[in-house]
Amino acid sequence: MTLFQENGYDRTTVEEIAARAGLTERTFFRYFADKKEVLFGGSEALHERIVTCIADTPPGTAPLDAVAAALESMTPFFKDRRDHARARQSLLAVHAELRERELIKLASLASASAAALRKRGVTEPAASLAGEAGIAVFKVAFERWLEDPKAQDLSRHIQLGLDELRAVTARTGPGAPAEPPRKPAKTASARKP
Amino acid sequence: MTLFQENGYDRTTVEEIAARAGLTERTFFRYFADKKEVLFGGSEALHERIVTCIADTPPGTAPLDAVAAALESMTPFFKDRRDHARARQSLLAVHAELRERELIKLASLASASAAALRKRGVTEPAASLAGEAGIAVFKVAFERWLEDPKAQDLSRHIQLGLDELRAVTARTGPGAPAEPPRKPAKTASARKP
DNA sequence: TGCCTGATGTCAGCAGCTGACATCAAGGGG
DNA sequence: CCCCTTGATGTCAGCTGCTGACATCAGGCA
Repeated sequence: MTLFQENGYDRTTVEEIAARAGLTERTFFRYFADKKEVLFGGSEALHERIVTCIADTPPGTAPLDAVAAALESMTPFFKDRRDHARARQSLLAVHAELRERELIKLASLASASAAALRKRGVTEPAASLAGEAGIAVFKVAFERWLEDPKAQDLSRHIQLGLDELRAVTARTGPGAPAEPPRKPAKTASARKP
Repeated sequence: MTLFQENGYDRTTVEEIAARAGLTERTFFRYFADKKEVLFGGSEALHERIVTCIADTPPGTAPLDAVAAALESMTPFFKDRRDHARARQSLLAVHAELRERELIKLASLASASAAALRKRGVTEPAASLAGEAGIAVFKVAFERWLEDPKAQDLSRHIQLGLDELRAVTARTGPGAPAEPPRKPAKTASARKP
């Protein structure tokens, strides 16, 4: 991170990173598949945590709630890393390749969640959708958490995001109209032939 | 695609691709930012289409419905490309780098959708969530479309996905939600074409 | 002591990608 | 009809990411 912040991501060579760690470029590539991968350490831990967390959710919990609970459980993990997360995020903002990597990690979390749900008896289209929806909430919540001037908890943002998602997906969607108390026709009217 | 299928993605060199097109490697990189990017031509078209489609949705439409309608409108675009899409998908299945690229394209669609919704007066957390949720539905629907032995329309799968998402995000209601009745409401919630 | 194993270093080499410059063809104005 | 501009392409050199093959070295263990 230090090197990246000083010289920029792509003007930092892998050889330099390795040297800073007292190692060789070759050794670097034995620990990290990629130059990008240095920025994603510990993602396996999150992965594992989410899966076990979903598995441990009391039976009868709604799928989306199970995923949300798992995501909330990572709050302490990020608690003291807000500054680091912000630095990381500003790297991602500049370099699309890094965003790509972030996205595939999140997608992997989504499909792991789906698998965990399936193991609980959730049937297929629902499991994947719950996983994806949960991750969508997390993405939005995480960004808002980083920017939040009030510095509210990450879990708080996740809950807010969940509520908002529920509102948005509710059959007759609120939050839409600039015109206040307009009750739009049922969703069927929005369909195009 | 031919080259990729014959020799595999990473055993196909950019020079070979360019040669097959009667050009030079250098010229290739003037048209494509990346080796990966050859597989993602036309994504700007989709992007644009979605945005205008959301903008043209009748006012008062629920945000998620607007996004879904926009996504459904791409059905004819894929209609005759199912085989090609499948070939592409099997490349993606093998090569994570390509999946990364796909994901960032989809994410870009999601944020474009969110922007389009915002322009319609949808407030912020809702807009992003609707965009992400819509794309989530699309991802799942697209995969199911590719595998569907009955070869139903892509738009059909999108509708089913939307319904399923709505069911999954519905507030945890009375009936035990973890496992709904075996042959679920699919038919009951079917839409009028 | 001597062997095995795992971590690291060394080296050579390919492929992706870029900048700088040359070339060439088409078209428009003089 | 010629010349000049412009845009597309080719050529060349070079860096960096990344990999395979092999050497080295240290620690543990028989």
